[in-house]
Amino acid sequence: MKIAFLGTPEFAVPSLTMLHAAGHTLLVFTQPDKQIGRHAVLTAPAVKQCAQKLLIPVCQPQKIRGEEGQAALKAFAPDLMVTAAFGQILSAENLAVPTHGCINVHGSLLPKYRGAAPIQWAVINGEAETGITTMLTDVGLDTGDILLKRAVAVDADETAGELYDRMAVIGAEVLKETIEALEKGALPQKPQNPAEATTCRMLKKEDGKLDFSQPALAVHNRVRGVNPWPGAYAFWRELPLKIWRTKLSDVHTETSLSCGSCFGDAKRGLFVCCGDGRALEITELQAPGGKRMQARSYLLGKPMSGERLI
RNA sequence: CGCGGGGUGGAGCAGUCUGGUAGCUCAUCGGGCUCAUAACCCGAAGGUCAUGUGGUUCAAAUCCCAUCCCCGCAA
Repeated sequence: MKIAFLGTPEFAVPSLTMLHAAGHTLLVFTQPDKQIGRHAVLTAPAVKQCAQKLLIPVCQPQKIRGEEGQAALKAFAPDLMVTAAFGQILSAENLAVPTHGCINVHGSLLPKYRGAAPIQWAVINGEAETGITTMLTDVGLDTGDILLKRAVAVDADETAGELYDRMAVIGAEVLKETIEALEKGALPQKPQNPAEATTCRMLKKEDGKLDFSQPALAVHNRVRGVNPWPGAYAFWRELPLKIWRTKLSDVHTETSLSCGSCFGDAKRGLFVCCGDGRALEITELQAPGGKRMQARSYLLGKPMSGERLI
């Protein structure tokens, strides 16, 4: 089939690779290159880099809804449109172009976690299970009819980044099944139940700020959910301390240590008191100006016992 | 040329402002003690203090200059 593929970050890469391997004729639409990193180097999105390797033509209109985007789409005249974490809303005109409509690969079990960063929010909320849903895109935000779903178990210590990478691959598999079913004309289609719908927003830098008045489990889930981006942090001696990894401990602190108080040493590890009186072990951190490292190593040079994280 | 922090034995840090013998915690090696331990005690080895055969100085990890590398913020 002639497929217009709209995607931007890593999440979309396995899907694109799969479509290419399946022999479809492709045209890739992705976001414009952006200035990334410390010295603002213009960097191509992951999907563009992948497409170039596979020698698939790439189109980067500022706005797919704009004249340029719509014209490019029409000129290609695709049978089908596929989106995976594209990052732009499609217009009704866009959606009218492909003869078989538009399939979206979404990183949650819809209608839950509609919107941006569904994988991260699922981890932050401590979900034991999330999944991939393919749906028929309509003009709403992830509101279209559900095609296929596959549940994915979330490991209790898994980070959003790890889960994201796994789900990108699973997303490609579900997309493959969806398209195969479509080609056979055997694609189930079920409207979403709006009553069960939840919507999540994009993550912001501040979402990484830890609140030790929350239960240890909630803090742990937050740390996992914002790893690798925006990254969890707390303030120590007025400076931000990044917290990469934590581990739930059985240590309870009946003593009147306040939330955020640290104890432990390089032998035992670094523990911080949380709202439910349980201690959370910080296993991997990053000091200002430094690289990420084992918390135990850091304690060799900077004992933190008795100090407070805010 | 966006703003800022940093590079000190194998690891993590102090020392730099106020130049004057290279320090701490751990790891390593040797010895001791203990029924035993992530224990404890004694001792040892290990560093051109990122680079420049740069500048200033009687004297530079420390002050000045240049270069390289790492990191945070902002985008």
